[in-house]
Amino acid sequence: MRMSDVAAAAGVSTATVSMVLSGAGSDRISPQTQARVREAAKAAGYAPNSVARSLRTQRTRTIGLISDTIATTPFAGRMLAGANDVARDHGHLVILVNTDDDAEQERKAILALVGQQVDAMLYARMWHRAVDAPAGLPAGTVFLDCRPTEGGWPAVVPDDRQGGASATRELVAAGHRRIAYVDAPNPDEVVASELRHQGYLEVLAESGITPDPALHVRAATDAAGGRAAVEELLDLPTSRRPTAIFCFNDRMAMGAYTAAHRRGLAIPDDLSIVGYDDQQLIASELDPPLTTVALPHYEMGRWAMEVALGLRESDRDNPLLMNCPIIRRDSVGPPPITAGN
Amino acid sequence: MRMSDVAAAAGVSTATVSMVLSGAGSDRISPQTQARVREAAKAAGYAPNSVARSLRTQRTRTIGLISDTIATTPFAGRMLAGANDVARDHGHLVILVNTDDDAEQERKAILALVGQQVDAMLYARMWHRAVDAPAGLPAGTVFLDCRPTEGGWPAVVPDDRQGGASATRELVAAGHRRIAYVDAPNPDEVVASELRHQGYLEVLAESGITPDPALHVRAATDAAGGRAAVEELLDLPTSRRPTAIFCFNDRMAMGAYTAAHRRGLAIPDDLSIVGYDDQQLIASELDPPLTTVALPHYEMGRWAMEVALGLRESDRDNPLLMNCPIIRRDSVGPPPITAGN
DNA sequence: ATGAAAGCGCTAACAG
DNA sequence: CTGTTAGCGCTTTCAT
Repeated sequence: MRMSDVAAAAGVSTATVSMVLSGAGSDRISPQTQARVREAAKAAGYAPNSVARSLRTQRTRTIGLISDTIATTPFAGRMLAGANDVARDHGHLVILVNTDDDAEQERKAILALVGQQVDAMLYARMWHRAVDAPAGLPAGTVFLDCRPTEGGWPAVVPDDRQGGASATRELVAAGHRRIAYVDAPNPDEVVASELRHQGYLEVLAESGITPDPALHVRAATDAAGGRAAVEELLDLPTSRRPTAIFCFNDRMAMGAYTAAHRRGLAIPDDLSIVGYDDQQLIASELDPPLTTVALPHYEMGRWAMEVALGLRESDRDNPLLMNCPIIRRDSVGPPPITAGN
Repeated sequence: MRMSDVAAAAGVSTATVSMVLSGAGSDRISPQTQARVREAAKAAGYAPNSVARSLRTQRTRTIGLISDTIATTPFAGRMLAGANDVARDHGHLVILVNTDDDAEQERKAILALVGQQVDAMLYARMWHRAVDAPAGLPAGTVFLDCRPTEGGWPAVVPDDRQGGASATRELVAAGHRRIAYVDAPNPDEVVASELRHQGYLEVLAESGITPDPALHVRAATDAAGGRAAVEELLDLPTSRRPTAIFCFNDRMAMGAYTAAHRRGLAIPDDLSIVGYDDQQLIASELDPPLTTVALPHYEMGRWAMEVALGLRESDRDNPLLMNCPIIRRDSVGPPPITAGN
């Protein structure tokens, strides 16, 4: 079923069919002819061959999306969804490639996507971090949830400093002054860790609270890590014990809940907790539901695709910092009156 | 940078370049010429244009994947990963389209993918269910995590009956006889609900346990639903109260934990719990880690892609039932001795 | 208002 | 062993 078949059926040339169906220049074709063509096309169930069209027009209406482990984390989906929604609304398809964080696979993926003549490319990582731009990336490739070490590329990352500040401010506003930060283990790899810490310190400073180094602890970023870290914190003498805890992520917060329960501490009456990530199926399902900071994955995905499609300008030397909104639920309250502050 | 450029640089025809680079018929080309061509190609940084190649060969080495909400659920990723891995290993790219479960979007997606001349198509749903095959799907489309109401299509779904049986058997084996099934609300929409229930009843029957209707309850499939249902169950008079609970999913199991803790019941000492889904970031992070039944998403994704690529035969009238393995963690133990059974 | 014709970049017979 | 040639199905001037 080719265009020439439709043309024959309608008794016109392929040029006419092309103009009618693509809409371009269809104002030059008489209404009667247009109707005839459309009818013939519909009757034949004709669908244009985009490969042929792409070869001719040099545009595929296709966007390549390279990611390290998009499929593995629940977050991934939101970024993908944002990118996909924008692409769809503008008549583009996305070709997704997963590299499993393997350099060789990444190289091949870039080659394959370039060979496919994708109109633009998105380079996504699942965790906010700095990356060296891989060789062969087409100019204009948009970095998603990672910042290229050298400038010159559009990029979008979460504003983790602001997020850390928001979380801490939420606790300060509730009246807390002994606020712990249960951090991720390795600040080098995890950009987010350092930035959130900065936000935390900033708010303490602006609130006239002297940071207590004992309240900044590091642990594995899972529930077990969070639990262990919080148990240590709760072992501190009463005067130094925190009344509120800001956790690097929701899984650690989940562990914090367990630690509190083991001590018979009620949340938020005895201990306030704020998480990070607003991880679906965790944050809202905890008891009580967790106040946390959301990572704007969907929005970042949208933004990146908008830039890729040329719908939006970008600063190629400074990654866009996307706001991380605080999601208020029920794990924050005033400090217990027994706490001597 | 086209093939003719490479040909000119190497002093040969495009036919020769094509043969050398594609490997096909390269045994007819002298080693010297081959070397010259490869060198010229590498020097020029030549990458073949797959659009032109596809137009000529009528194969795009591209697979369309339509899904309702692949991006939204954490499960999705695993299916995608399985499909993607197989595609990659066989030199294919996957074009992903999300329809948000909207019929109109679905129609357009199918059209777009067909227009792109994808070599094969996967039709995925995020929850195991029966679906009417949408119009326009190319013959041979593989159904993933859903079964077409009319036969004639290859399909793969989780073996939920076996999963329900495995969960129940795990509890029976631990010595329980009063085993509740905390089910999803609507058996019509959720195929899995009915199948797991069947598996549950089967194992009770084969174990000589008379099902107590009071122990089969339904609730919303989130933590709040699970918690409410389990609280009711625990309100039963001691003689009828369950010593073990099989939950429709891990989120409900999370609610079951909360209900148990509220009563001061320890898991698994006072109450055993089995979930379903093996949901990352929940099942393993609960305290104690949850024994649950895993949904074989990754395997289903692989299987579907293998069938799509013609690497594997399939029965087009009976969906493949993929095994749901039980994942043993620490939420199952023998019934408490105080229980009068 | 419509048609003819020239490719887009590649592959695959078929010649030589 | 290598080159010539004829398209794949579409879009787009340029004629008419």
